[in-house]
Amino acid sequence: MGKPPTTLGDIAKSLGTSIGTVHRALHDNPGVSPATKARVQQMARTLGYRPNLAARYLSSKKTLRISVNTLQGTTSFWDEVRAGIREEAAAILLENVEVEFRTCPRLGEGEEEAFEAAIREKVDGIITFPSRPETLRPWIRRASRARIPVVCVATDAPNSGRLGIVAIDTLASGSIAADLMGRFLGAKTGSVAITVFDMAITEHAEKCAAFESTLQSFYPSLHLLKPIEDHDVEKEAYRKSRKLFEERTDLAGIYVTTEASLPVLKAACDTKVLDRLTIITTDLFPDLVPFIRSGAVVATIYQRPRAQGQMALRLLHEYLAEGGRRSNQVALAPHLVMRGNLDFFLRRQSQESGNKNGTASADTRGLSHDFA
Amino acid sequence: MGKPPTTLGDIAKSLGTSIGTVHRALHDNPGVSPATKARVQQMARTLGYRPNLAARYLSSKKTLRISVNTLQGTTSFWDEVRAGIREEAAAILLENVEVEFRTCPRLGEGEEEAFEAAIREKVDGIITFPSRPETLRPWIRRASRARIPVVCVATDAPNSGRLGIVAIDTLASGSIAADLMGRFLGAKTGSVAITVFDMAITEHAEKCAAFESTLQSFYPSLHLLKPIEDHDVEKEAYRKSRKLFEERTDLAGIYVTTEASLPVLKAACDTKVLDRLTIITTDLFPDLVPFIRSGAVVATIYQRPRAQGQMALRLLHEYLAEGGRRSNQVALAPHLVMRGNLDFFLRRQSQESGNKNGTASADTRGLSHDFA
DNA sequence: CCAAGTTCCGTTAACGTTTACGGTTCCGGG
DNA sequence: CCCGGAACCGTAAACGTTAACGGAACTTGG
Repeated sequence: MGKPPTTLGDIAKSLGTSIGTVHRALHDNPGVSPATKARVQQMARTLGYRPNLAARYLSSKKTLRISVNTLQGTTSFWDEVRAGIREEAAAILLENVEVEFRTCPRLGEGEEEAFEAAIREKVDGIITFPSRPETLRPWIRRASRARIPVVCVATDAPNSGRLGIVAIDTLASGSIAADLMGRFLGAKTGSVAITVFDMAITEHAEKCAAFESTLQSFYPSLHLLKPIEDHDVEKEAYRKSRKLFEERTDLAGIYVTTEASLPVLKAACDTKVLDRLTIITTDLFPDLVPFIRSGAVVATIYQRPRAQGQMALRLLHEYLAEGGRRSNQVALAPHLVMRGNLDFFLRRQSQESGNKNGTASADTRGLSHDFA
Repeated sequence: MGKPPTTLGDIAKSLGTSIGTVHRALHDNPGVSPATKARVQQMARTLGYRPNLAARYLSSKKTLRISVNTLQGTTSFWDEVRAGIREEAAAILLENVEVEFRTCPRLGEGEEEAFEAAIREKVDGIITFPSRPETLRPWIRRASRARIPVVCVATDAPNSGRLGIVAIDTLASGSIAADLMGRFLGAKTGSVAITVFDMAITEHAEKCAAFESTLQSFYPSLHLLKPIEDHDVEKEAYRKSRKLFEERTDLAGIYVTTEASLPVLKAACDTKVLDRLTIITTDLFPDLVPFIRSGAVVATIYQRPRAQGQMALRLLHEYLAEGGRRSNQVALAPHLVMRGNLDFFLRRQSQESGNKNGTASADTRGLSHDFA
C-alpha cells in the first residue's frame, strides 16, 4: 500500500544531480547555485520528501542540547517539572537529547544570566519559566534571532517570538475553583476573596477573570472582592490576608491561586477564621497536606508540574526533530485534589522522584549549572 | 563526558569474534553454539550494550504492527481512545508503527474473532478493551504465548499474562466523587446511591469500595445504598433507577459510574426528582452536556479517553522498541468537569477529532477492520 | 575415502544521511 | 599561457544494525 518514502537519492536521480548537492540545497548549505537550490527544493516538495530521522541521527550522531532554565522553588513544583522533563527526555527513542539544567535560586535572580549562558553556549533549544515576562522578553527575542526555539512553562511571555507555551488552562482552573466554591458554600451568601501573584501577569489576570465570571454567572449571591496580590512574598501574603480576614467579617471563602498558601492559612489560623472559611488552594506540597487532610483546605487545584515538564520537552523535541506542525499552545486541565484522592497524588509524587536536584542522570546525561 | 556507547563491533572485537555471531547470539538466532552465545551475552551485559535503535530501524525497515481491538461504543469514548492512539503513533520519531483497528459493533460481540484475527496475522502487539475479562483471558494468554504483548485499556484482565494496563485510577475517581457528593450535600442527611456496570469487574468493585470508604469516613451522616448494576443495558438502567427513585424518598444523591447516565437522568426526570438530587456522572458526551449546563448533573468524572489511548500505545511501543522497564500499570487521574470548565473540555474534544472512524490516516497508515 | 549434509562462524552489502575530500569549470592577474 | 582561487558539484566513507551468502570444520552414509 504505502510506497517507499522518497530519499535524497530519489531527488538526485530525478534531477540528474547528486546526493551531495541535494543535501546541501535542502540545508541551505553553501556551495550550491541559487538555481539548482530552487530546483531541488521544488522537487523535494513535489516528491513529498521527508527526511529519515533514523539515518540522520545515525550518520551525524549530533545530540540536541536543551537548556532548562527554571526556579529552585520553594515548593516541589519545579522539582516535578524538571523530573517530567528528564523523564520525557529518557523516553526519546533515539537517545539524542541532553538536558542542561540552569537553576535560579530565587525569583528573578539570575534568570537573564542563565539565558545568556544558554545562548552563548549555543544550545539547540530552551525551556524556560518567564517569571517576569517583561525582563525575559528581549532575551527570548535574542534567542529566536539566533534560531534557538524557546518554550515557556507555567507562564507565558506573549509577543516574544517564543516557539510555544505549556501551561495549565487558566479558564479551566479559574472556573472550576469558582464552581466548587459556589457549590461548597451552598445557599450561603457573603463575599469571596482571591489571591494572585500579580495582575500584570496575563495568566493570573485570566484566571481571576474566569473565577469572577463563573462566580457571578452561577452564584450571584456571592460577592467577589478585589484580588490580593502577594508577589510570592510570604510576609506580604500574610499581612494582606490577615488584614482581609480581620476586616471582612462576611468573608465566606478564599481561592489562593499562588503557591504561597501557607501564609494565608497561617493568617486564617491566627485570626480564628480557619474553620469558618471555605479555602481552595493551588498545587500540592508536603506542608499543605495536613490542611487538606483536616478539611481546612477543602480542595486544591493541582497544576500537574510533571505533565507540564513532559509536554514542554516534547513540544521542543518535536520541533527540533522536524518542524513541529502540532499546536504550540498546550493548555492542560488541572487536577482536583481533595481529602479522598489525596493519597493517590501523594503516592504519585513520591514515585520516581529519585534525584530531586538537577544532577546528572545516567539516561539524559544531564548537566546542571547554578546561578547565584 | 559520556563515552561512546558500545556497539556490536565492540563486543565482537573484545571476544575475538565477528559482528554476525554477536548479532545472532543476542537475538537467539540459530547458528551459534550455546557456549559462544553465553559468552556474548555475558560480555554484552558487562559492556552495557544497548542497541542503537536508529541503526536497527534503518537497517531492517520493519514496521511494528499494532492491533487496536476496541468497541464502536455508544458514546464518543472509544473514538477518543482511538484518536489518542493515532495521535501518539504519529508522534513516534521513527515512523515505524502502523496501527490496525479492529472495531466491535457491540459489547462482547466479535471480540474473540478480532483477537483471533490479530494473532493469526501475527501483529507485533495488541491494545484491547476486555469488556468481559473472563472471555478474553484465554485469548490474551494465547497471544502472550505467541510472544505478542497485550495492553488493556480502561478495564483490566488480571492474571491473563497481559503486558500492561492503562486505566483511570479507581480509587481516585471513587473517592473524589464521594468527597464532592459529601461537600455538595453539605449538612444534608439521607441516602446515596451508586450505579455500576457489574460488580464482578474488578475496577467497578474497587471504585465502589473507594466511594463507600470515603463517604463513610468523612460523611458518616450519608448512607450508601447497595450498588445498582446496569450491565450497560439502557432499559435495565432506567428500570432499576426509576424503582430506586420511587422507593427511596430520602435519596439525596447518586453517582453514576457507567456511561449509561442518560437512562438514569431520564428516570429522575420522569419521577420528578431531578432537581432534588445531587447527581455525579461519568465521562462526557454530547447528550450529557445540557444536563451539566443546567446544573442537573453537578459534576462528571471525565475518564480522559484520549490520554488513555496515548498511554496505551506508548507503553506498548516502549516495550516493543526495547524491553520497557517502565511501570506497566498506568493509573491516570480523572478530570472533573462542571458547568464552569465544561467549555474547556468541549473545545478540547472537538479539536483534532478529524476522522472519527478508524479510517486510514496518512501518518499512521492505519487500516481498519470491522467485526460484525 | 569421498560426497553430502550439518553446524558454526566470518564477511559483506544494504538502509538513508552526513561530511570530508576531490574534481570540474570559469574567472582575473601575473 | 599558466597559476591561484573561487564557485559549484560528484564521490565515497562513515554511522550501527540486519540479513543473506559463503566457507570452514566436522559429522554421517555409502
